[in-house]
Amino acid sequence: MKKVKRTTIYDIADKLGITASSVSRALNNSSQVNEKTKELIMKTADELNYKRNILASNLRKGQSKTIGVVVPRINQNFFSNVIAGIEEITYQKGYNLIICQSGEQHDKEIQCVNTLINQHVDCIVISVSADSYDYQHLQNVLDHGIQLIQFDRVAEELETLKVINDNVQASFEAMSHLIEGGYKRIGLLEGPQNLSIFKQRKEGYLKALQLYNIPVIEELIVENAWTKELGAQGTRKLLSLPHPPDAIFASTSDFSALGVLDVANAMGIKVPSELGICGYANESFSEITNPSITTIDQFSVYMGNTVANLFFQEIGNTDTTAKPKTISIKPELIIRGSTLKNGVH
Amino acid sequence: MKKVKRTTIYDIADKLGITASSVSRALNNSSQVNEKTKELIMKTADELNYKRNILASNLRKGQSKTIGVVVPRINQNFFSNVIAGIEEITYQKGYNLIICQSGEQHDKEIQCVNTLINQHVDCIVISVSADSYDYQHLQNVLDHGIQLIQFDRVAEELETLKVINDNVQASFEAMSHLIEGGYKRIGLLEGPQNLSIFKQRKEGYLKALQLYNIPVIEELIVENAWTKELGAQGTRKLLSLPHPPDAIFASTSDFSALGVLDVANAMGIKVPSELGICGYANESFSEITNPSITTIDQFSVYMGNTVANLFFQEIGNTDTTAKPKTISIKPELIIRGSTLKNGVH
DNA sequence: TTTGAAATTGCAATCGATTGCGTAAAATAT
DNA sequence: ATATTTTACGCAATCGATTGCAATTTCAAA
Repeated sequence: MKKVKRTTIYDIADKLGITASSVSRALNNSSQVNEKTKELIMKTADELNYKRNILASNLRKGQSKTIGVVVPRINQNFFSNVIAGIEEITYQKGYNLIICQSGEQHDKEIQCVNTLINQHVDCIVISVSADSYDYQHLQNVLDHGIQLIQFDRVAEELETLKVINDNVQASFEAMSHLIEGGYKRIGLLEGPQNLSIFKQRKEGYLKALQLYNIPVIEELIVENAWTKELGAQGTRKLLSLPHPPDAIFASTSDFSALGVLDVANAMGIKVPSELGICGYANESFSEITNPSITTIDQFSVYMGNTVANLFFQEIGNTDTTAKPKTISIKPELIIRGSTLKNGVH
Repeated sequence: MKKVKRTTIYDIADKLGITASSVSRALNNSSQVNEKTKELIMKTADELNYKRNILASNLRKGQSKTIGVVVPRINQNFFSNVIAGIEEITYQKGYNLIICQSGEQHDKEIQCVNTLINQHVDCIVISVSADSYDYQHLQNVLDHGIQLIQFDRVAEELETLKVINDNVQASFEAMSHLIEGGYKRIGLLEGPQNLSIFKQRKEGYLKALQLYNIPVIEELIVENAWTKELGAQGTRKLLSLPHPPDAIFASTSDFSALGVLDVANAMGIKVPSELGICGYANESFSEITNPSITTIDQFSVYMGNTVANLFFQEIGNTDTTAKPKTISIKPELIIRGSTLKNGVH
């Protein structure tokens, strides 16, 4: 790679026998510079293949026009969709995105956040990792005067902008659908309860049981079943109970639901007639399993859009007394074959 | 958002009654500064919650420690995996990733590339969009002395670093598998031939036919069938031929293969006994269809790792006479139910 | 105690773009 | 033709960190 000296505004200025100030102003389309010289400068800039050095510009202006995003994994459907949604909006506004993955590890999450603070990003967007136990690093972001937006998996105690799904409601609707469909004994595969989203989904589960006057049976609730394997494992446990459930709500993910389906198939248990299954997240595969899996769509790309729009909205907001907003997106229950006990739709 | 004055090396220097030079050196762990003062500086930096301003640092050093990535879509399995793979490596080295999506549009791709040049990124990693017709913008990257690495979908005529899959070989193996499994009349769903990857996959198809002395039948080859819908459409056409194929190689993607499967199911054609199906890309769903779909794994995360490692390897390379490297990753055929005509494995 | 080398620290320029302030030139008014 | 207002441009400081070179201090050897 040959080292190339890149052209600066000084090069342009020298060539035209003027000052860098004028060049800068011209390039920023300031009204302070004569139209004719402006054209001349533009033309020369083009000829010399000039590209503004954003580092210098941003240093001077004290901004970075950059947004940092921290997610557990980039290559997880939900997150890559949210990122795509953020990028759509930020790109138009000339903002850049720096992406980091925490790998679900608290330590790496802290590192990522610190890196982004170092970068002087204008905003940090984060969905916290599963094993996060404290939020000092997020407080730190605020202390640096950097905008912080949490989405989906949020630390509720922190007063920041938030974009979330209404997990309680979605979970409640899924359960109502199961109950009204004729399922009477519904098991729950739940996720790590330190994450509020999983707590809320459990809340919806309990709320539905209560409303329909169904007793809560502790042994039907399996903790920490949020991968395909753990879902399968939990299902085996549930189905070998003396009095097994006739439906399982895999509240953690469709992957978990897939584990349920696998085990049911392996044990010769018919879905949906003998066992109903409901997942969460509307992963692309949930549509093509056999039977297809009832699940909950989170509008992930839209969620990303919302996050970005929220940032741009707040950017001009100087009202320091305003309470940080929380935007809640209502997820949608997608009813499919795996919960149609009586074949109806 | 309150405006916070961030602490700089001058604040630290003032507090300790020394110069910013020493502070800078201490923070960079230079041997030029006394151990005791170094400790003192570190401590004070910590107390004042100092975070280095990377903008200033990079401006001075003439680098950005940033890599730009341009892909058609972030939220597409293959690409998000590659990005995850790149991030894994770059993160460790203290490099940041700026992500852009071209949305498969040539114009937006050009915009993205220019944005990244403006950002003075140290390297641009790109997989070109499907409707790219010329590569002036990529040449432009090289002219700016910025390292350019192409992956997967590459413009072959450009002399840059490349990381690709051996598509010909993979395609050839898939075809060999089909032929040896007893399929005799194999259709091809092909992608846009302006992308070399699709050209290569067709090449592998033709090579296999030739080797096994099977005539090439033009009507069995369907152009531009690279989504689920287009795949389904192509399949309908193929299966309604007077003499339809007994296997279809959806060389574009598993999505396309899924379209094939759907149509076959709808028409009551049994897979794999009456119709063999082979996809491409090993999407997660290909494992859970019924039957599961034989496909080709591209080792996408590993591909990302390779791209990043290649960059760091080249970074120190001052040999200007060296030809740009091309690294080819051998994909793997994953044999599943959809091609097991005789039930064997 | 003197001398010289080594270890520390300071000075000042630099990276490239932006911007407040001042001044010369041009345009308008008197 | 002179006074006054605009317009256009230059000067120089600034953003924060880095670094070559000079200056000072420290310490050991003579």
